[in-house]
Amino acid sequence: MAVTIYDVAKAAGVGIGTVSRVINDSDRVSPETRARVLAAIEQLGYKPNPMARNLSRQRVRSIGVLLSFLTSPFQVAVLQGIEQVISKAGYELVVYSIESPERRDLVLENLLEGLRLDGVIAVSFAPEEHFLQRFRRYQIPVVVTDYHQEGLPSIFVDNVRGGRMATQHLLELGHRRIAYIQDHFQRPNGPQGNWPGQDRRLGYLQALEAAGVEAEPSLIVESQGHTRARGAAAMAQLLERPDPPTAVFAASDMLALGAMEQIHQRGLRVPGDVALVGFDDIELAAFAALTTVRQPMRRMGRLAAQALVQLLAKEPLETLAQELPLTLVVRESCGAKAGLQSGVAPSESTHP
Amino acid sequence: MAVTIYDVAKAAGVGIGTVSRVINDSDRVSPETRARVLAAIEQLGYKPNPMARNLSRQRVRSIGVLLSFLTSPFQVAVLQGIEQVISKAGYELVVYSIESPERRDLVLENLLEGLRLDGVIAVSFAPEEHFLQRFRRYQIPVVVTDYHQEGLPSIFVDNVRGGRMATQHLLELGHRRIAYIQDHFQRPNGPQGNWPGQDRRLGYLQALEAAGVEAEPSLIVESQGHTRARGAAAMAQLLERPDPPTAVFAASDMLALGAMEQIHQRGLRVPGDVALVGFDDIELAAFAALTTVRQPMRRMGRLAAQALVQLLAKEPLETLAQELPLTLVVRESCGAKAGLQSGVAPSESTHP
DNA sequence: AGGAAGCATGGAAGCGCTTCCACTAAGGCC
DNA sequence: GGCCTTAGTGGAAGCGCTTCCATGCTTCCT
Repeated sequence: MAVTIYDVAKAAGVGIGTVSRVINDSDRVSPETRARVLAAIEQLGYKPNPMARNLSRQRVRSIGVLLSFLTSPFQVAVLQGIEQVISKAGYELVVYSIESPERRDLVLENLLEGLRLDGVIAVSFAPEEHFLQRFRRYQIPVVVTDYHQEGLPSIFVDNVRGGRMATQHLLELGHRRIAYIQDHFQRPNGPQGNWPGQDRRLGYLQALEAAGVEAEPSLIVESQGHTRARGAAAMAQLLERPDPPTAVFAASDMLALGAMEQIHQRGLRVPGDVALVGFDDIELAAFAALTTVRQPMRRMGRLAAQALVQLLAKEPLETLAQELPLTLVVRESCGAKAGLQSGVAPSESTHP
Repeated sequence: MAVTIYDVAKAAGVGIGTVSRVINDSDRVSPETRARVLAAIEQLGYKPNPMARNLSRQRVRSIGVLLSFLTSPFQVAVLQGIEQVISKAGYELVVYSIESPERRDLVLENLLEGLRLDGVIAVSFAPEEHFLQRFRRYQIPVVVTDYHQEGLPSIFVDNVRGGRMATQHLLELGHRRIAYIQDHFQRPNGPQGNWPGQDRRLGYLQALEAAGVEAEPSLIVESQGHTRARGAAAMAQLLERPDPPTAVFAASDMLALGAMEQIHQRGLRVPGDVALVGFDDIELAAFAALTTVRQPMRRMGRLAAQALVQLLAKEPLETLAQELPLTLVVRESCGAKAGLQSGVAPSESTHP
């Protein structure tokens, strides 16, 4: 039915080994033979069967990305960056969407069983040590984004610093009662390490301390996941206090936008009644005139993919850990700019 | 190194054929033998090698989704729906992101050459006939979403009706000068058929005619792609006219949001100066209080995936074409609701 | 009782490639 | 001139599975 390597070999009057050498453009084939084989390939319209190649080589030329797709524009942006590089490097991109932390281990398990991947990129988390060990045993490189894990190639930002930047900015604007809306860590039984939200909180606390403002624990609200609804709920909780905060720093833009919605819903104004700073700089942030700490999301994805491609080519990495810069993007929601007191306002139409 | 079917056969004291029958839980294995084999599998920790299975079966258990990922929240929502079903059915999801229409054919070409896919879902376009023929020859089913193509399993909405709904709504609110911001079709040389934006335009024209309002061609503005920047540019063009429209219907929410931004930027108000209706009901729409025509995006993805899974199981489809309902979601941007005159306003925190 | 039919099973063949080893011929060296 | 390299090549073996055919044993008819 389909043209095989044998057909090509016969047509070119050579052995299959030679054909194989030509299509893998390896060494040691004389120019004349190569030309003959290429002609036969062309003429027959031969395409090597990838499944057979995979079985023979024990590799599949596809890489997997693990993320919780459904929730966060941040992750989608990272994915875009990954895609750009991966497809150019000739790999397939297999997406594993993980809705719940319980499913995470299931997916990793399947993935290890299946062995259908050459490499893995984990977004916003690091697999647990026993998984990493198994990946290592199978020689499947793992790269982590938005998470810093010692000993693992990771692309990340300094979330502590980011938290400080946001909080400092609000402090400089005169705020003293600053709340923090934090995400809840996704893994119930795992190590309660430094996930981004936790680090941002640390930065928040550091900034308060540096300014001589005593942190009030009850001004830190946890919300499960980065959705608008969660942000709104957290904000509601804060606004129902007898002494609501005058400013809020949220662990992500989605949470901040939910908070903004809630503030408006109660007839209050941003930044007039409550100043707001988010994190990420997703596209919506510009639209909503949200002041935020920008992460280079796409770049994160690109760098992660590049690192993985390098590892797959057996090239060593210059640095295991790559830290990317953060930028405070001042828009209207924090009140730093004179003028507009409403939530929506003119905003850049370019989005780097 | 790894445990193979031979090891299991030896351990269980049976032939490899029997082991194969057990793991594919096919018929005709006696309960005792099956138990013995399962015990051996368990004990050795045997996992069938997917690459070998693929080669032998000539299938790969993965399906591809073609979309232009980078641009549209609509497509990401559809993808989410697809993912839900696909992963449950035990397939891998391979994402092909297509930035430009030129790359589309390239990707299809590679995909056909590679034969590494069992099925394909195309989002917001249909492959050209010659591609479809080749897919048919290789027995790779193709399902299309957000696009209606005769003879192809398609999940879609009635975009003409959607365009009518949006325009009628604005007409009922008293508007007579209603502009339409349309997307530009993505394929330069292909058939300039009825892509969604074109159908919505048709509905727009029908509604105008039904209301006895003469359509003004110059009030239809084309913009390349569904981005905020494009929407803003189109809106700028409309606002610079001596006789700007009092209402705008945009072919997507992203275009509408860009338009909204532009309106605000010029110190004008929504809906006071310009009423706005979008299309899709992406998450941002609720946030921005944008009146819009809701498409069941996730459901679209789910149904497409279900259809594909059915086809892969050789089950016939009840219907080739599935039309999903549209809903007009009235928020503040059209001016139908009293109260708020600003762009941002309270909005639902649930998003179906 | 004898034959037909059905069930459970073993294992060879085959999927289409890569890889490695063996082989030839040609050149280089002393 | 004889021996050692080395470049170029052919093709068997092997990757780990599915599938199909052959085989032996039951069971069930007539």
